[in-house]
Parts: sequence; structure tokens; C-alpha cells
Amino acid sequence: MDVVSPELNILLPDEIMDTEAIVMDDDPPAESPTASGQSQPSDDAPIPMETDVLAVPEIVSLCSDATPTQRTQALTTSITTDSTLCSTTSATQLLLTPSIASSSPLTLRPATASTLTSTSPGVVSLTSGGLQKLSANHQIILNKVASSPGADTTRSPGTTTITPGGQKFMVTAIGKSGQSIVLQLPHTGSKPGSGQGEAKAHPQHFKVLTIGGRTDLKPVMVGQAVSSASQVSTLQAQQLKTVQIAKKTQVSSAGPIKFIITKAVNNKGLTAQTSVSNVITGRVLSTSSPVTSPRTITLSETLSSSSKIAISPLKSPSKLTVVSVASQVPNSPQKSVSLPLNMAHLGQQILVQQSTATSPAKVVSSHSTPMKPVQTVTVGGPQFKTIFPLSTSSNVQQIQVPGSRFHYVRLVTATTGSSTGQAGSHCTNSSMTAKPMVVNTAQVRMSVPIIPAQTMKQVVPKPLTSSGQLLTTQTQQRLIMPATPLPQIQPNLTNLPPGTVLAPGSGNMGYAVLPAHYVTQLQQSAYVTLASSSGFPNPTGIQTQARLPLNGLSTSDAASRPRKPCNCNKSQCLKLYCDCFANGEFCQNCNCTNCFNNLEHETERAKAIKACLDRNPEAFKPKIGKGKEGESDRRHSKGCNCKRSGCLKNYCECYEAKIMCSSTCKCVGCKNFEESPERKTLMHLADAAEVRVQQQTAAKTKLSSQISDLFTRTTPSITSGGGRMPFTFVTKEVAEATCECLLEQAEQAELIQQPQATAERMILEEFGRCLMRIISSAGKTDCPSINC
DNA sequence: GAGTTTGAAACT
DNA sequence: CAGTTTCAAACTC
Repeated sequence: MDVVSPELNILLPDEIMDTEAIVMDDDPPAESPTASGQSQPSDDAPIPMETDVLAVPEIVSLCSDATPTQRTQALTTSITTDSTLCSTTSATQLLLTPSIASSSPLTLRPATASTLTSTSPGVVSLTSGGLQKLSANHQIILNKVASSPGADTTRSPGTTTITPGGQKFMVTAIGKSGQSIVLQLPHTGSKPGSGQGEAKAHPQHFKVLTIGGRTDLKPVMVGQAVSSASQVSTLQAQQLKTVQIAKKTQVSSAGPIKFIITKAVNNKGLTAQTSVSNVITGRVLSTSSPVTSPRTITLSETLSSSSKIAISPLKSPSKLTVVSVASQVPNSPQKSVSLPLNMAHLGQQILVQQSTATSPAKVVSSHSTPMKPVQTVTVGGPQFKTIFPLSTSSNVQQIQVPGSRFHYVRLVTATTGSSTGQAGSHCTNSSMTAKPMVVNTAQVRMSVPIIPAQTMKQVVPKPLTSSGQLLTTQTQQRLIMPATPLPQIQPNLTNLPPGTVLAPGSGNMGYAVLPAHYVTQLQQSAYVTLASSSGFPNPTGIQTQARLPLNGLSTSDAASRPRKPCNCNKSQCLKLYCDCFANGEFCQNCNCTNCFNNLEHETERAKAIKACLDRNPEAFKPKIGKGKEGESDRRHSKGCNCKRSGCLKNYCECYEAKIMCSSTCKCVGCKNFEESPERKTLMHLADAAEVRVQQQTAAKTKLSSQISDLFTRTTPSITSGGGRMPFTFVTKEVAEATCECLLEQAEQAELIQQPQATAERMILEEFGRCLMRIISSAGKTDCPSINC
């Protein structure tokens, strides 16, 4: 089984990762030899795409770690978090969708709970109550909601659950044997273990729910999971489906939380060699509502702290990062979870907060806000202030601004839990579209980037780190945004730029709204301090840090989304002239002078943002957006106004964005259209130049490698006593002798009146002989001699 | 690297 | 809204 380690996965660009699950879903059932003729029509149904999200709202892959315990813990954590968030929820359901649509939703038993308990060795059932560790053999048996009676389950490890008339759902633990989790469709009263051995008697459609592990689950992996259940043969004869868990959560509403298991879809036989990359495993926790496109939540890990809470999306893709940093305990590495969400729909809400450890944490120091006092936890020396650990859904309010690409969350005091319905917040989650993501951890750091649907159709699995345990510890909450209405600010919330920071003293309530990359910038800034001061082991620190985008730096993320440092002089980087400011980023590693685009000038920055928004409410919205229906996917929202460049230079924003000019442009003499020969020529030249650059880069790399290798090999001879570098043998005397030999050869050629070509050949041959003699002499003595 | 050109942003 | 100015990036030499 070829399993890529999460450490490698984390290095993969999000764009790549994003495409995994859905690509897999596109595999037509007909391609599956084993599926043909055995699969039920519903099982063969095409995988729902974005437009089908009614059936497959969300895909959730839980955890991604290497160890079964970590995976299960991650799952447990996730479930716990959800349930915690939805404290008012009366029921929690696990739904199996989509093609399995015929089957009734699975409900975590009991319906009112969403925690995992270990009922028997090797079997884990979902029950209410506190979380319990999963047994060694991780099997989760889920009851089918309103489904066929006569539940059949397995009690003993290594067995799979087969429902008499229902479907079998297997939750695999990333291809590791003995870790499969079986979601049992049979319903009521069924207890695990009762149905052991029935699997063979009732060929069913297996839905493989992958929890934890890699996203590139392959049939082999499934087979292993099945093998652990001692039912390989049976499964091979059955249609196997992969099921992903989709989670739908509601923050403030009293509605039930539903875990929707969407099919990941692999109708192919277990023995098929086709890739089952569509099985999202481990690292992804995606949520969505049935009426919206799939969201993805990426679980990732960082070990850094930031001083501010950032809630705002990136420009493109829009990412909203909410960082939750809680008090840390030595030996308990801080974990971070980044949850990219697909937010094409309205009502998205993200929420999670961050606290800081050693960073300035201006938010914490906000006096004018109703924030609670910072909870300071002293842990073995360094103090960590827990600022925004989320605990319950009642503590989080969604502030949804219609038409805004910014998603805000209001955090209410932890003790009240009655923040719903407060003025100024659109946190009524009665709508299915509202999908708050709440992270309930004290030691879990979560970032929740939101990615627009058009930019992300796929679950973006991000691996937990090797130590990816998720700890669920409730801590005291802090307010990011005031629970009171924000009459002055809210009108602008719709268009707040990524990076809006409303600092105390600016007449606002003292909160900060930052874009995702702001947070990462801060995280990176605080990373060293945190890591060094805390003394925490950080096996993934480098990895995490490498992924942090930083303006002007060549981190992996920055490499994928590079941006030049600005050179502003007069604008103080507080005008849209400044790309950093316009992109909602802090200036960092820029060449600007008199820069105010930083945390030290929050007040000025806030004013500047407000001024920009006053001039243009959409000043901070992406200029390159989705075009009208039938038009190109990407187009400039305003259009360019070029007059001299012909729209074929980077002066033109359309050309710079590598898009065609559209009807919205007011350019003169535009040559940036599809059929433009000038444009085509430029494109070809650009492509050729790019190829050349790549080749040059490759050549340089190779040359550097060779030189390095040469020195590596020759250095020992130097240091090992008397050895000399090869070129040291070409002394002045040797060179002169060689030249004499060549001149002699030339004279001879001239004497015999050889043509020039022959003469040159003779000289070259002589030169070759000289070199050979040099080489030969070098091997014998330190003073080679050249004799013609 | 300095100077010029360009067009978006800012201003009037 | 149109014209002008300011600004920083893109470009040229």
C-alpha cells in the first residue's frame, strides 16, 4: 500500500489537495468491474457535484494522523466539538448520503449525543456522554435512522457490520488494518456484535467512511481495512463505496446537528487498481449544508501564536482564518486546525478564536470591550493567556453581513451562552446555510479559511501533524467582537478589507478583524518566540512555518501566491496604491518608507480603511471575479482604462491578471482580446521565456549540484593529507608547456601546409593529449610535467 | 539604478 | 461625474 505521509501532504499546494476528492467522485460506476451488476441503482448514482450538494452537502474527513489513536482522537474531538457547539441541539445525526440516498440517515446512537464510547473491545459505538477513547480496533457502528430493524452489528474486533437489509458502512482508518470503523445501518436496539458473520450472507453495498489518514486512499487500503475485518472476499464481491463524513453544524440554533456522510464513491472493485483518491481521509473535515456546495475544513497544525484574532477572508481565494490558541501545557503540543470552507453560499460563518501566548495581543488589552479578563495560565514558566477558546455554540454568534465576503463571528462570554439574537449579528442559524465552524479546544489551534466555491470544489485535506492529537478542553472565552450592536461599524462590515483592524481608541469597540494571512504573519512572527520560550517539542514546527505565507518571503505558501514587497514612499502604505494594503496584508519585509500598514499603527490603518470604504465600498473586494453567466470565469470587475499600453502590458490590470479585457473595460486600442495576434504573440513569447527560465534554472541547479559534488568529493583529498585539487595541477608552468605544445602543433601543421580545418584538428588533438598527460601526471606526482 | 511611462487611485 | 493630480508599479535605457 502506498501511503504518503501527512508530512508530505502538508507540503502539497492547496490547489492540488483541493481536487482530490471530487476527481475521484467522477469515476463512473460503469468503470468498476465489480460494481457492475451488483450495485444498486442508488449506489451507482453519479457523485454529486456542487450542484448536487443537496444530496452531498459536505465532505468531512476527520483527522489525518499517522497513528490510529490520533485519528480516533481527532474524530472524537471533532464530534465533541460539534456537539459542544450545538449545546442546544437535541439530536445529532449521522447521515449517509448521497447515492445511498435511499438509505435513511444514520444516527449516532443515541440520537441526542455525538460522542464516541467504547462499547466493546474493538467496537466503538456512538453514544452520548463524555468522550471516550476508542479501542484499538476502531469500529464505529452507527445506527440507521428510521431504518430497517434487526440491527446486526459486530462486537468483536475484526468483524464488519452488515445490516440485514441495509447497507454497510465502513469507516476506515486510513488503510491501516484493524482500524476500520463500521457504520452500521441497521437500526434500533441493535448492538454491536450481533451481526457478525452476516456480511457474507448479505452482500451489501459498503460505504467506506474514511476517518483519518490520507486522502489518497486506494482500493488496497480499503482492502486492508476490510481484511482486518476478515471479510476481504466478501467485500471484493460487493460494491464498495467510500463514504465521507459531511458535517453540518449549527451554532446557535437549536436544530439538530447532523453528520452527513457523503459518498466518496468508489464503485470499483477492491482489487481494482484504479486510484481511490476520492476517499478523503484523515486530514479533512469538511462541512456543508445540504443546500450548499461542499465545504472543506482542513485540519492542519501550527505551532505558533498570534496576537490578534483575525477574521476575514483573503482576496482570492477568500480565506477566513480564525485562530484559536489556548493555554498550552508542556508536553502538549499546540495543535492548529485550518478549516477551509467553501463559501459560495450565504450565511457562512466561521468562528473560532485565538489567544496569544507571548505576543502583544492588543485585542486582549482592549479595555473598552466587554471582554473578560484574560485568563492567564502559568505553565512551567511561560505564561499563556487564553483569550478565545470557544466552548459552546452559545458563545459564538455569527455576524453575517449580506453581500459581504467577510464573515464575522461574535464571541460572547463563556458563561452566558445566550448571545443569540443580539442586535447587529446575523447569527440566526435556522437557515441551513449558516455553517458556523466552532472550535472547542483549549489546546487546539484552529484556522478556518473560507474558500469561495468557484475556487474550491474539493475538500482540501490538510494533514495533522505527526502529533496530531486533538485535545478538547474548554477554557474561558474571550470576546473578539463586542456582543453589543455595532451600529457604527457594522454598516462597513460588508466591505471591510481583509485586515481590518479596529483598535481601541478609534471609537470602536476594540476588536480586530484580520485576514488569514495576517494571522499567519503574526503567527510566524510569534512562532520563534513561542517555540523557544515554551520549550515545546515541535516536530512539525518547521513544516508549519514553511507554510505560513509571509509577504516577500519565499515560504511555500508565498511561493504559490507570491507577492512583491511594496516600495511605497508617500502613501504610508495606507492607500490603495500600496498593494499590501490593497490586499489586506501587513507590510512585512517591504521596502516602503514611513509605513503605517502594521500593527503599530492600527488606528491610522483603521481610518484609512474606513476612508477607502467610504470612497468605494468595494475597494477591498477582488477585482478579478467571476464573470456573468456565459462569460469567462474570470473578469475584471471594473475593467481597465488603458490608453497607451494596448492592454498588453502589466500596466493593464486585465493583462496582469492574465485575463481578457471585457465589455466592462474602457480601454482604448485594446489588443487584449482572444483573437488578437499581438496578444497571441506575446503569449507565445511569454511561454517561451518561461520555458527558458525553467531550463536555465534547471541547468543552474544541476551545475551547482555538480560543483558541490565535486567539492564534496575532492575536499577529503585535500584534508586527508597532501591531496590537491585537480585544477591545482594546472600550474603556470603546465599551462605554458601546454601552449607551447599547441603552438608547436600549429607550426607543424603550417609547415606541411595542412588546411585550416586540419590544423585546428591537429591542435585540438594535441590539446587532448596534453590534458591526458596532465591528468595522468596528477595521479602520480604533485608536479606534473608536460612534454610535447 | 536612474529616469520614464503608465494607469489606478485619489482628489477637486 | 469629469478632469486633474498623485502615486507606485512597470518599463526603458
